[in-house]
Amino acid sequence: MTKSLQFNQSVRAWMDVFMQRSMSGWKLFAKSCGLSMPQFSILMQLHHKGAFSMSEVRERFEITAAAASQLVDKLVQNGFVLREEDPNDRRAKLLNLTDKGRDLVQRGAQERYHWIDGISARLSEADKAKVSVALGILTEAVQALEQERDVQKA
Amino acid sequence: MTKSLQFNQSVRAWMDVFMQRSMSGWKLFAKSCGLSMPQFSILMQLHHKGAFSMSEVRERFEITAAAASQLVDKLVQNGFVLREEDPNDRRAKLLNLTDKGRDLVQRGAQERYHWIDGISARLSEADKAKVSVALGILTEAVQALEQERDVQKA
DNA sequence: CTGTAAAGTTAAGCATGCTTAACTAAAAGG
DNA sequence: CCTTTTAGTTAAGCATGCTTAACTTTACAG
Repeated sequence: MTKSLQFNQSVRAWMDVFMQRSMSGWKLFAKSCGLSMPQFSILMQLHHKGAFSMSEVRERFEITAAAASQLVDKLVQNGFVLREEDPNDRRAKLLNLTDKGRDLVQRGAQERYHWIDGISARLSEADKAKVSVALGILTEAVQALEQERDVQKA
Repeated sequence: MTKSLQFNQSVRAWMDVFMQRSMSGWKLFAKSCGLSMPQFSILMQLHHKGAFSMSEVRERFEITAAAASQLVDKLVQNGFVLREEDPNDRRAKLLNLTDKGRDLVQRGAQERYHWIDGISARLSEADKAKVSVALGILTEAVQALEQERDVQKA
């Protein structure tokens, strides 16, 4: 009971602190690449979840098909994304990162990860070990949760 | 050495998973309140760091004074923020959340925190305890880091 | 007291993201 | 086949966020 409360408070505190820091970092990096946040988010999704269709862009970002089409257009024009016909359904398109796109996402990640080094520097080895274990637990739980949700959808 | 590597990997994995989930949640909530992301971010900052001036908006969001003025305008017009003269410097303005603004931020937090409950439900008490401790460590480290950075700036 | 710097505001103009509406082309169902 | 759905695009129009430039008011330094 009290453990759950403590758990919730810890996670919330961390979320608050983390979001502040991370969001602005994201945005600055995207801007420095000449990309808007929505555009960059699509690249991120492609990197994490692999190729997908326009329809999925529409669903994941909760925008109209028209908006999705226009967003992706810019990414294609700038050479970050490939838009190819789906061999199984000639109406559909499959989106994929180009090498240029993949490289950009990875550089973005690198930069954002920088501040981790700052944190790392001020923790003892013992603390780092504890944090590693804990975040592993959390990450697994979230992924399990997401899978479950995806299954429910289908 | 190997501990540090493990630490970095854990944090990165968690960041990736967490960001995906959290960002879109944010945006949807803001939209449901009729607020844009930049507008909502200002409310968040006011909630977390207390009252501040237009200049600080400019600095924190890296936008021009003009843009800051216009953004805050809308928040004031919608009754989320108070813009009062700074008693110590009649040129400056002090921004503050109204009750309505404070309420909105808190409701937003509540909603976003919901998915924590989902995670909580699938962890053992022992795991929750570990996570609590670890996130406490992390949060402290980040806050210390930010304070240091603020001091360097000044 | 006077000139300069600092804090904010306002207006004009541009880029972006988004929407609706009208369209093309391919799939699916009868 | 022929109709209806589904996937996607294009165009017109609106809201937003942002910038630069011109301005007001207050603080501060000589």
